[in-house]
Amino acid sequence: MPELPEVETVRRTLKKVIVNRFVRKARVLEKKIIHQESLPIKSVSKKRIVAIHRRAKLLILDLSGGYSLVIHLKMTGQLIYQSAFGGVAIGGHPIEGGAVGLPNKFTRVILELNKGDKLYFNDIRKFGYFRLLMTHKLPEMFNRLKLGPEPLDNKVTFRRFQKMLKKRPRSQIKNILLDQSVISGLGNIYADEVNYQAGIKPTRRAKSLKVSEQKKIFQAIPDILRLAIKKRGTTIQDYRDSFGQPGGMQKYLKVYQRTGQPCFRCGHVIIRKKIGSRSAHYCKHCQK
DNA sequence: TATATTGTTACACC
DNA sequence: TGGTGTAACAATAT
Repeated sequence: MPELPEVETVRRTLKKVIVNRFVRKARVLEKKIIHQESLPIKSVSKKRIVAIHRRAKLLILDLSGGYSLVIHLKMTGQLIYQSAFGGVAIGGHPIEGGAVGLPNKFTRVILELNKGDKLYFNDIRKFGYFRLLMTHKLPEMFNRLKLGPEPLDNKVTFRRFQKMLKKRPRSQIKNILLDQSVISGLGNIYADEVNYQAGIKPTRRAKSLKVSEQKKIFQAIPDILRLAIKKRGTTIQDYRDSFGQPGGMQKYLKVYQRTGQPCFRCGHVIIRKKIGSRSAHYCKHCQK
């Protein structure tokens, strides 16, 4: 499930191979992947990929001519790069099992690059999207999506975080962490991990948090996200980086999807509870 | 075949 | 009014 660290990993792996490349054309195999408000996708033809950015869970390919291609992977999207000479390569070394077998039945869009290289967008659920727009319209789009500040930009000050908590005193902390307008980029996995590291129950109401507890949560957010990026993201089922490789963060998860297993800290069983129709995982003993 | 899955949004309620 | 929680929705695998 691509959250901020997974999208960032895709960005980093993709950056090495597609920046300064030319797009020959986009081949759309599933029309609904192209966002309703997208400019005609054929406009990507003959454009150069100038840069690749990330904003929250969005990937943004800046193209020549003032265009930007915005890609959201949602739950099951993948962006896999394949070089023309077969497999996938980093520094000339093919990776075993890289982009083998592509396209497959889940391939929705193929970006054909020059020299015969390809970028495959695969998505089992078809929830992801491509949206082409003019680069100068990006800020407007971010606004409309109500994206809060980036948690790793040092722009989210503790003051600001406190303000957000004050604004919704009765909300459970987990719901606040998942709210993209508060801090953008956290999803279900890392919201649970943040609460565990902070030692806070996901059900705690914002106004019940002592300042010391607020600080623990505030610090855990970048801590967890940085670790996850370092481990190249979490692969539960579908997530792959753009070389087709799974992430390594799942080995370091303390609570997510560990229902019924012992807490690493105290040995009590990790429990699962629905919060806002999402499953939250936590240790009843360690998290107060 | 019913269920679980999650990011996002719509909506009902207090 | 606006904060809050819940459900619906997308589509598929199991």
